[in-house]
Amino acid sequence: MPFPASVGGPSFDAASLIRHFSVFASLSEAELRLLRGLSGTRRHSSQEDLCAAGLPAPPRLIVAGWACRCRLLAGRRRQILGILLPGDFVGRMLLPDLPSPCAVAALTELRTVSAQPLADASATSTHAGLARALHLMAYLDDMLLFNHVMRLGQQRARERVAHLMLELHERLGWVGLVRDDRFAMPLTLPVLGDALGLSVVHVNRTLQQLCADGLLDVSDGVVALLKPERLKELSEWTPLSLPFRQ
Amino acid sequence: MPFPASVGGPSFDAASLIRHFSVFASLSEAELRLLRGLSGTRRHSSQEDLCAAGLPAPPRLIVAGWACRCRLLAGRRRQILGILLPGDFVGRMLLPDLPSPCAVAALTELRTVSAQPLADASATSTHAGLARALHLMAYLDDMLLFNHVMRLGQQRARERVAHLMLELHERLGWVGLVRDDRFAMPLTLPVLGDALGLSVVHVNRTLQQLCADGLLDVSDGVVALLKPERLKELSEWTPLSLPFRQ
DNA sequence: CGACGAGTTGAACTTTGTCAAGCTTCGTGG
DNA sequence: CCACGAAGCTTGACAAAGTTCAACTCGTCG
Repeated sequence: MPFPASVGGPSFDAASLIRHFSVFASLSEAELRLLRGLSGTRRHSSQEDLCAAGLPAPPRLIVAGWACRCRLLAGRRRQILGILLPGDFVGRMLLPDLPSPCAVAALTELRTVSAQPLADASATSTHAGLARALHLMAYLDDMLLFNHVMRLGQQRARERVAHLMLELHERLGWVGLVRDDRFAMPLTLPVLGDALGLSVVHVNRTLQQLCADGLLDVSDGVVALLKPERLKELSEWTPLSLPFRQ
Repeated sequence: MPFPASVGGPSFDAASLIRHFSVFASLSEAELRLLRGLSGTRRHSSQEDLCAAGLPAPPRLIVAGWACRCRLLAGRRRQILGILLPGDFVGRMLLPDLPSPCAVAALTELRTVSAQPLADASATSTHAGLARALHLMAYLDDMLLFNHVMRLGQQRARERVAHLMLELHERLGWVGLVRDDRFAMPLTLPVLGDALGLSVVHVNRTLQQLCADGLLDVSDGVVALLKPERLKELSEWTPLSLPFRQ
């Protein structure tokens, strides 16, 4: 059940980007132009640090590939604090001048664009929709952190894995990277272990168990949720579906 | 080693409140007046729900007592997502209209005041210092969540407990509730268990161990850090000391 | 070719949870 | 005033979950 280092998965175009933002707020024509006009593309290799803890995080938007926020500990251990997908920002957009409380690292090859124009525009009062979208994305970040804490504090390995897969499923769905409950999942076992607070060995066994039970299928870096309802039940999943689009 | 239900600990006056905010930003005279003028005091009994998940959280400031954000799960389990101390807000101050992604419950008897004037003022552009303080307090919330994730994901019982005590120590210090590395700690073992993702039995054993080792002393609802340096070392503590006061 | 990183597997070991019982304190109602 | 129940704390014995260690495989990349 290998997870080959993928090349960042299917790409992500302006239309998807706009659809993504539209989940959060309705944008004016000027704001849509701003989104379409994002540029300053940069490529990052897998494992590359996008930001060190303590330095201000560059305001960039991920266009392709996966990254993570993480905290490094003694003895080359690390805790992954959150997984960043296409459509997510590397740094906080509100107060971008602050030192980042954590490191950000690429988990796959990555493509990002500069989000500086968005940070600038949202600070002016003429882009209310954009500002609201950014606020809501920060709020979503908190919900994801709450999910993460809940998984680590209350769930066993089996439920943790199931819950994380459902979360990725929902988030990737927002940006059009899911088809028939299947999505590219470039995370290696060590990475999953660091995210879920489990040893590599145990993540391996747990995933195999879920596959053997016919709930999940993992092959070639693609995850298929075979019995989504059963997975939701066993992991007490609650949708992230938000009070958005107000 | 009992933790008697305390009465919320020593109170917290306008001077402490101002000192607390001043950790985050320098405030104008008008903003200080705003803080001093906060009113609409309300008392809450222990266990009382201050906010249900999914409803907008009332913008209130805790003046005395402890509360928590928590997520309820099947089988009367719950995960405590964060502990709220005097000086903390019940709801998010930025975008207070959003449904709260979690419940908020009093852990002790509680006294709060309405923070509506602060929410209103920070929305206008004439109170930059206040707005900055609120943003930084939201940023601090994130750092606390990161700490929490790190504890749950990477640390064993002993380190988790030590790390949490150090965190409470630092935060309570900001609001003047620490003297000689000692502070009132009204959390019961069940509450600590829900926060740390451990069973009551194991929290008990772990605390006893730390006490037996002379690192900690707990009696009568008061925690004393006997060897703070040793505790910091063993739990890989990093101070929350912030890039604040810019 | 060799090193490395990832995945896999079994076995021993550790940490933590569960169960069960007994204790104290405290508040309530007879 | 006492009896009672509810919550919290404590302890021991046992079971379950997860970690660590070690060995082996397989690709990939230099």
